[in-house]
Amino acid sequence: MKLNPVAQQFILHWGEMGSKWGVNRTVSQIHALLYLTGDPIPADEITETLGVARSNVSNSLKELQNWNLIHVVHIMGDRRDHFATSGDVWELFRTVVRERKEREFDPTIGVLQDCLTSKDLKKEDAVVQQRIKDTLALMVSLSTWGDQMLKLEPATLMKVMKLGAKIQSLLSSNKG
Amino acid sequence: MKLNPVAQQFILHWGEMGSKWGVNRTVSQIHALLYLTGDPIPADEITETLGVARSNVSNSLKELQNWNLIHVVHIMGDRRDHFATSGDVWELFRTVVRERKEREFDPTIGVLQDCLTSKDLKKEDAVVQQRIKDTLALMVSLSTWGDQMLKLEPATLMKVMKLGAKIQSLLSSNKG
DNA sequence: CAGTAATTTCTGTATTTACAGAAATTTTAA
DNA sequence: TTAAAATTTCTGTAAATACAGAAATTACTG
Repeated sequence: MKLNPVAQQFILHWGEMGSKWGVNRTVSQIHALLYLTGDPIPADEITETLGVARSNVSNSLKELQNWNLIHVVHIMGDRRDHFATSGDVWELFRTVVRERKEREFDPTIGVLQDCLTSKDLKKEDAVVQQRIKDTLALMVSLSTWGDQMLKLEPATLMKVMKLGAKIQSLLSSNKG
Repeated sequence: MKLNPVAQQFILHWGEMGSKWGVNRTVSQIHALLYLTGDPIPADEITETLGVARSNVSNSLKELQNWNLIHVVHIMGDRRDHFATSGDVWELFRTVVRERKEREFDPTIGVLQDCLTSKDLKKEDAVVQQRIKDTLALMVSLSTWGDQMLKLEPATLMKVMKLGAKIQSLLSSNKG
């Protein structure tokens, strides 16, 4: 597959962006490629389009499947696996948020809870104790809120965001 | 400084957490240390408490200052710089969000805009064009919303989050 | 304006991560 | 049930990153 310059720019940038957020560059690039073209693509074609090793593509595709970001598609008369991702950018966004929350956020909440219930947390560490509590409270708030937001339909979520800071004015009339 | 086991656990976990999100481990650990103890600490003491090289601490402290997460404090009768961070976990959270948005999010929006205005974006790439548009729209929405949320007082932001999905019911009565 | 404390920058090494290519395995179709 | 295709796993290398220790610089004190 020949990529036009714009597609290239998008894919390369996405790869760099991924790196800054702890996602492997090739993984990001492959996902960008699948998202951008929309067509299910076999591994070989990804390999030559991005110019990386076949094994690298294989591992990255597995990683993307573990993240629930891509799925296998079969094409009639072609025995190769083809890979595709959702064309709904909101769905993709929500998937990434959900996965990262489960893998990285929730376990941290667990650690903080362990910290607070630990017998080692003596009375002499009042500041330490308080700050761990505060941190836990923040993360629990974010987690709960995140779960609720993830349940909303993309369209509803959009409306919520559009409402933005105007929500402030609604707050005064909402007790609780 | 001798760290009790709980503080150690917190700091070590924070370091690992940072790594997964693209933040250097030592940088995360130093910030966790400063946050947890609450006292301004000189570089030397950070060095021996965490068991890393002095130069590493120096560079990490500079990095944390670039992120507006720590500041220098002077102690009477001591010529060394002492370093401290906010004890308000919400303020810290907001700082991180603001910085990452500016450094990584906003530039991506710029790239996407470049993509869309590029002459290379021929008419034959209808899907590519549409998907870049969708991506840009999502990121602009998030960016605008983020700016608004960052303007709110921590206490207000808390209320907004507590409201959570109940905001849905308020939406129907809010036209726009 | 020495002399020392404090800090930063530089340089090389170690560790980690990413990745290519080979080998092995699995799958598919005749 | 065998040959080819497709895919994965393994192994070693390359690249990137993190980091220690030395050297250089800056800031402070008498």
